Amino acid sequence: MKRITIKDVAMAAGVSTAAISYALNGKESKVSTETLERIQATVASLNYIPDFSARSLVNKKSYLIGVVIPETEEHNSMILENPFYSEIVSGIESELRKHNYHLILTGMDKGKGCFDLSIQRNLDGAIIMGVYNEDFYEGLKLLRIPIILVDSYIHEACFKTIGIDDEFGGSLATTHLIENGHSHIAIVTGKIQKDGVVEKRFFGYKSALEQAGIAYNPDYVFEDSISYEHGVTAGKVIADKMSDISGVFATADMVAFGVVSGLREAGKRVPDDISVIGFDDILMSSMFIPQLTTIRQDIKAKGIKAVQCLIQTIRGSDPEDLSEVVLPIALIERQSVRRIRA
Amino acid sequence: MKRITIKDVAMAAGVSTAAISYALNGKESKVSTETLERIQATVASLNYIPDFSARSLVNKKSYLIGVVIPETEEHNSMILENPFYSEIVSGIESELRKHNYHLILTGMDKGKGCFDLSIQRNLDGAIIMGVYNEDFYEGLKLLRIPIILVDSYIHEACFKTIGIDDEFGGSLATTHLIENGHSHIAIVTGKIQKDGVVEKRFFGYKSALEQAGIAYNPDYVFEDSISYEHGVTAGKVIADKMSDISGVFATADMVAFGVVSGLREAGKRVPDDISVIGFDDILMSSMFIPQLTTIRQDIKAKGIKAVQCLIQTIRGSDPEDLSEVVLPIALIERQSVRRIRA
DNA sequence: ATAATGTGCTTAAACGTTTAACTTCACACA
DNA sequence: TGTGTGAAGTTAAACGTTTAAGCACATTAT
Repeated sequence: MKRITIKDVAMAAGVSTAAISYALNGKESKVSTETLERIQATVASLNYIPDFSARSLVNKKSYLIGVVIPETEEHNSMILENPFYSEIVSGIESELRKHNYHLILTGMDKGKGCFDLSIQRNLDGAIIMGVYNEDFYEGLKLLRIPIILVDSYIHEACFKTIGIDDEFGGSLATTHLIENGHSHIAIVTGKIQKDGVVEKRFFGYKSALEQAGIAYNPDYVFEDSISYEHGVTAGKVIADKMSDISGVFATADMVAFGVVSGLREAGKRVPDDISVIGFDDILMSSMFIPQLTTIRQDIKAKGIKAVQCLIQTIRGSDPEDLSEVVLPIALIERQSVRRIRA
Repeated sequence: MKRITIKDVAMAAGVSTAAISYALNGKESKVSTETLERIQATVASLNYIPDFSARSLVNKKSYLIGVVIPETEEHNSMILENPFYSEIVSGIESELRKHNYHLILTGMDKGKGCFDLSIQRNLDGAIIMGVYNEDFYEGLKLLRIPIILVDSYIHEACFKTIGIDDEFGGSLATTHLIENGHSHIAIVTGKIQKDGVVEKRFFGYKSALEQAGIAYNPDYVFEDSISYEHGVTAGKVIADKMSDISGVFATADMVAFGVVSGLREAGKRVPDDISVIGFDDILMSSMFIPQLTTIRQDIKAKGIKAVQCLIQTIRGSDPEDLSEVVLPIALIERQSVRRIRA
């Protein structure tokens, strides 16, 4: 069961391997129509499929893209447990396949595994999600391959970024609560770290409050991790000891689910007793009960767009030098927010 | 910015490339302790990382595993929208990384894309989820690489399979409903196709009914796709025109979510008016409201186990020739099933 | 008639590894 | 003394491609 190589095809078609290679790689001008057809027929009949390793070795293109997802500490190394990432990877995969690239998926263990991967496999590019420390980005630079940063506020010439206006989103969510009569509004959120999306959403929350003339109250911020569990904990606390709070802004839908559950466990109903608004609009949000009012971003589109940018950069065709793509967002009103008399 | 090759290391360490290769690949016996150390130091200082393409070309091992997920027709080519697959891929990724393999993820467009992939990249093995037609499995055989079938009832010597006892699960779920006083039990399910897990779960449903002396009623089976939407549709129909039904077995949690929502839209409460039991216990099931009673399988473990089997096969160390692994399942009682007087 | 140009190929080197086969040297053994 | 053995390397071929350079021939231009 030996592999069928270009040599076999050459032999069978009665030409040199070079002719085969030219015929197969768009250099048809180097080959007569007649031989081209013969070659194509032979390729088909032998079912010849080129070896990408060999090809990659000589022309330095692997047609391999690295996709890096952060490993959350809470779920040790279960990178796709966050539905947000599943959805975006889904978009990435479909678009990559459409362009004949293959995708190597890896979690980011806080080692240099990701750099090794890039060099070992001669990645043509990478899509990086999440926020890391400075060393990491320095490492990325050394790779010297096209890189797309998803949801990052690191702006350096060598990276393209793709994201949304998180601050605007945060303010949109908060304002929606305010417009529905709420003035005591908690924010339940993951770690607020510099240059992270969560920080921006938090800024949006504060600015919306300020705009409405509502004083910012640090007691109303529940900062821990972006997780269902944190939402539950916060929800219980809010229900049990913070009776003035009537609205909650959760900076991710997963957290919002937790808040709703925590609230309910402590006897409060959503939206009857307390309103909750989320962020992201993951698939599950419209299936949840109550259906979640949230800030929608098109997660799938984000993945697709990331791939398109990346491939553009790889191809060197950088028509509109967009180094920073900002996708639109929208408020989606569903069932978890209720209007109250102010 | 040229790549650092084994030649550079050889030069710097003052030995031949062969020595480097031996030193780095466990053939230390071919090299003196002294030179070994020198080589290691040089490798470290130059930060040399081998090129897997070149390596793969000569020794025919790519350290690349293909992971194939079916594309559902409903969500065109969004392979990870099904949380079940996300979870299993998560397990696969972490275990693969632990063993220094890389993972190429691809959706199964009903072409031969998957075979091409295997040959192009010289995959060392593949993990295949889902059920396909006969041609597909014939194609797989021709690949002649170790293959693990996840959730498949195709038993051929050349494939290993890993799954659960779906029929038992189906009967477990149905019996739980029966034991809680239900006798008019609907089943909401995806396409019941030969050798698919869904078919087995359906068999389990029927046999549990039979065991309890309850007549099987074809009107009670809602067969369409494994999707939230199908669940919603079925839920509405059940609420609106099938008032004798008091319990529903959904053959996947996603479907169960839909049933609960559809029921609710039509004014029925779960579990107050109607009980619902799911299957799989995806992460979301314990977050859903009401928390879903379901048949639990350890999805993450399934992915991990699949990798372990695969790597065993690749290594040729097949201690216990387990060609068929069946993982345990369990009934998880939560909030979506209520006891009624029979 | 000669030169220039173009077409349709082939030859062979190169990409970065691994590994079988070979060399060299030191040492032990008879 | 010569022979055998083992240790510690080196040499070079091979893996399957791509591609620059070369070649033979036909056609056109001068």
